[in-house]
Amino acid sequence: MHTTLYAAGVQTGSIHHSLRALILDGRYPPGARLGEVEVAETLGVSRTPVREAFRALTADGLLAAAGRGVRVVELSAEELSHVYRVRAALEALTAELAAERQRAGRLAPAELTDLAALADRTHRATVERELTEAVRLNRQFHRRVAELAANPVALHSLERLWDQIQVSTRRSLHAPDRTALVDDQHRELLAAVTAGDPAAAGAAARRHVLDTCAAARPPEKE
Amino acid sequence: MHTTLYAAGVQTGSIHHSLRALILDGRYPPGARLGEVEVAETLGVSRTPVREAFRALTADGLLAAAGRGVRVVELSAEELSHVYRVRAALEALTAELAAERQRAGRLAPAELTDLAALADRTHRATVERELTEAVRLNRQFHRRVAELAANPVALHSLERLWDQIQVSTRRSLHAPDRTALVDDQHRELLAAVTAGDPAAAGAAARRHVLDTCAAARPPEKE
DNA sequence: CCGAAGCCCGTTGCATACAATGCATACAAC
DNA sequence: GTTGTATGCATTGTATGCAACGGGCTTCGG
Repeated sequence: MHTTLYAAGVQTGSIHHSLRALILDGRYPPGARLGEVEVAETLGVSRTPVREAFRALTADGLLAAAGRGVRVVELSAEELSHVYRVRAALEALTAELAAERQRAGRLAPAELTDLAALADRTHRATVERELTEAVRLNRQFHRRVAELAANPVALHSLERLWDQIQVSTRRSLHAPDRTALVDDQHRELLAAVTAGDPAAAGAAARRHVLDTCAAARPPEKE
Repeated sequence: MHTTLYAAGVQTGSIHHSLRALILDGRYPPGARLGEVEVAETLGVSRTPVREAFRALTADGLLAAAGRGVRVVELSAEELSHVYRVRAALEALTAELAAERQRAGRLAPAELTDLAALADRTHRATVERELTEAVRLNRQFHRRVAELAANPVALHSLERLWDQIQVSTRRSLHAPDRTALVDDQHRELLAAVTAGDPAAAGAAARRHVLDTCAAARPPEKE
């Protein structure tokens, strides 16, 4: 059955990615319970690769075991702030490393130009209220910094955290008055990296992330 | 078959843990190729839960996809140093957070006593050349600090990194003259946390981890 | 003797069949 | 009316069968 007449062999990874994309897009919202058969039919495969994807995504922190079966992870405000703290530490690290590499002359000028362009495009998309695109570009800006740090371990850890944050903050997006501040902080980080100043870059990154964390939960009292 | 006459139902997680333990114990050394049937027979289950464990452990960073099938992750010296840098950033964070909590009076005295006892036992085991026990206690000391930070996200990220390091440094253990230095650095960290001094605690943790990284590859030239 | 091509076997990947568990609902007793 | 229990259903967990891919060995040709 399943119309799949054995084109097979190259699914096990793609199921993982497809499902991850579905979750990040909000197609499966936080807290949603995922059934194996349902997902299997949606993706047109059998339950086996779906189960494997569930395990992988659970280890990735996007799904959580919920008694029988799994649900999309749903972080409380407190848990989210824990994620942000770790993210701040890691982005401070990548910013420092990127600045060090710049100071050592190991960054091509084109890489910094790209980063600046990314900051521009992020700002523009935000001003024009293209939310989805703005989120995508913002994440890409941060990812680019991590790539400049040339530390795959840090990059991978950050991808995990960004994923979790993206899932859990989908609905609480963007106090509008933060637009200018965010852009300023991006510029500040960019400038510190360009100047090859690790301490300044790390501090800028940490501050930016922690500000974002504070902004992510305005209606919380505790 | 499989003699398992359906005691079943509670395996899927335990396979993951059993296999992880086997890898951490060095039963499957770095670079070793893992066959599904072989592991399945070893653990007395069918291939299905083993496959799921493979996926989960791959996401955990303990296994790596190798064309067809998986192998135990084998980090180069350079990759290992990337892991150590991230670990240093994260342990600096947890040390800071633990010290902050101490300053805020949120740590019970017993918790610090426990930590001190752990440092003692680690030192003693090292001096007496009980390698396995020393490694275990050392890890527990670091884990305890992370637990005092009360940030589950940081703790989880660190567990991943510790796992990877433990697998990849099994054979290059312990320059003997570092014993005293390690103990000193543990004491220094403990003192800074006890004093409720986040900056000092963070700095001590970072230095300790980076020193350990430097010691982990003495015969490397590049 | 060496190299290349072809075949065979082992192993993985996916699908499906089957067993068991937990939940919900309905019924009965108090 | 409420509570306890039993039964049926839906869904997960596990095992196994089947097809394809790949590596290794053999063999044939140069």
